Amino acid sequence: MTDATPSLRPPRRGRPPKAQAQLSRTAIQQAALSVIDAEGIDAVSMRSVSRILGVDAKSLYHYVEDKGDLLDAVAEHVLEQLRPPAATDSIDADLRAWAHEFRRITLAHPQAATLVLTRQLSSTVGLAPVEGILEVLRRTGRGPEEAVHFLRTLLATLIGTLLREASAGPTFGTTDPAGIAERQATLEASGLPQIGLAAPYLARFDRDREFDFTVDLIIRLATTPDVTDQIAD
Amino acid sequence: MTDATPSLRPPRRGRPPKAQAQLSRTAIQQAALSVIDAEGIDAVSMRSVSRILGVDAKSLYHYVEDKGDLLDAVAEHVLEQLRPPAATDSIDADLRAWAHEFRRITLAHPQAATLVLTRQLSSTVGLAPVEGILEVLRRTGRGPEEAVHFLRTLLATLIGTLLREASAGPTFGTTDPAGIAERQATLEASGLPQIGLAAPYLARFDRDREFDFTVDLIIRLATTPDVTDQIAD
DNA sequence: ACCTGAACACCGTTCAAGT
DNA sequence: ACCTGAACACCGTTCAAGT
Repeated sequence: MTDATPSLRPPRRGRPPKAQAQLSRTAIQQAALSVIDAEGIDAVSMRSVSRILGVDAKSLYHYVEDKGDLLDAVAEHVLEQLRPPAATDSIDADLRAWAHEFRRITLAHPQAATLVLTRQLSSTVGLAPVEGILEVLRRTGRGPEEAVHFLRTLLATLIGTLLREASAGPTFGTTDPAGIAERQATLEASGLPQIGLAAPYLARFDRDREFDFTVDLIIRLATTPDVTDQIAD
Repeated sequence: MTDATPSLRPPRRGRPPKAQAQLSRTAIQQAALSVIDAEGIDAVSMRSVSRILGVDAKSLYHYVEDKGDLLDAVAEHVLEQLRPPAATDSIDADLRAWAHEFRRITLAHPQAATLVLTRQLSSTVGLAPVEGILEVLRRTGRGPEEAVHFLRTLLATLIGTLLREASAGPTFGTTDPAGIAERQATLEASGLPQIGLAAPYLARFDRDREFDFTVDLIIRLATTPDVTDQIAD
C-alpha cells in the first residue's frame, strides 16, 4: 500500500513485514532481538515487535503470555546460542573456555546483555552451563557443596564483568584518545589523591585485557587447592 | 493545610500530598524511592511520583531533565548514603568493610539495586568509593595500574553478587524449607548428573554466608602478593 | 519563578467478534 | 485456530498560558 499495491492487505510502513505467512514464538523472539539490536531494549514494545512481523500487536498474545514473557523468551533465545566447550585435560583452560563462550553470546547482542545476565529464568535453558561448569569444578577435587560456592562466585564475577563491558558501549575503550584524555582530566580535577594517581589507568579500558585479567584471577582462585582452608575459620 | 483547609487548592485522592509547600530535586528523589520501595521500579512514572508529591507530573520537569535523569537522581541519592569506613591496620578488614558498606546501602532499597549497581553515573558521587578502595589496595604495595585492575575485578564481583542477592527476592533463601525441597526436586528431575549431585546446595541460598564466601575469596586474591606474577605470562 | 491545561504520540492488555 | 476492532487506563513530553 506504500506504492502501487491495490490489494486490501493491512497497510505497512517503513520496513516490509518479514513474513505475514506464519507467526510463531521463534519469529517473535527474533523480531524482538532485531529491535533490541537496532534501537536498544527500551524500544521493545508489543507494537514495535509486531510491526516488524507485519501483524497487529495483540496477535503476539497467542504465542507469548505478556511483555515479560516476551523478554524472557529473548533471553532464552540468546542463552541457547551457547555451545558448551569440549573438555580438555586442563581445568584452567576449560573454565576459561566457558567464560569466553559466555562472553561471546553476551556480546553478540550487547544491548540485550541486561536481559540475558539478570533475568531470573525459570526455564531449563540456564542449566546447561551450570552442569558444565560444575563438572569442571569437580575435577579440582572439591565436593559438590564447595563446587557450588565457587560456581556462584565465578558466575557473579562473570556477570558483573560482562554487564560493565556491555553497558559501557563502544565509547569507553582504548581506541578513542580524545575521550581518554577528557576522562583523565575530569578525574584529575576531582582533587582526590588516589584517583589523581590512577587517572591514566582509570580513564582507559581495554575490554579484552580487562576480561582476561579478571577471568584469570578468578579461575586461579577456583583451582588453587588450599584457598578455602584458609578461609574456613 | 492537609486538614480543614477550605482553600481552593488542587483536589487530592488516596494518600495526602507530602508537602505541596515546596517541590525540589531532593523531594522528588525521595518520592521516587518510596514508589520503588513500595511497588518496584516498574511502578516509577512521572505521574506516580508526582502523585505522591501532590503535584502535576509536568511540574517535575522543573527539577529533572527527563525520566532518565530522575532515575539517575535516585541512584545518586542511594549512593550518597555510603559512609566510607575508617581505615584500620588490616588491609583485609578494610576491604571487607567497604564491601559490607556497599551491601548495606544496596539492600536498604533492594528494588532499586539494578539502578544503583548498573547505572553509568556521570556525576561525581561514584568517586568516593573508588578513591577509598584504591587507597586500601595501594597499601598492598601495588602500583596505581595494578590497583585499578584489582579495583575493577573487585567491583565487578561485588556488583554481580549484590545484583543476584537483590533480585533473588526474599523467596530464595534458607528460611523456606518447602521452597528448597521443591527446587531440589526440580533440579534432580533435570537428569543432569552434576546438578543432581549438587541439588541440595543449589536449591538453598544463605545470603550472608554466600556474600562472605565470595568477598573473602576475592579479597584474599587482592591481598596475595604474588598472584599477578603468575598470571602475567 | 513556578505550575498546569490542552494536546500528541505513544504504551500493555482484555474481550468479543470476525475469518 | 488464528487474527483484529473497539476500548480502556495508562505512558513521557512539549508548549503556550496562567498565577
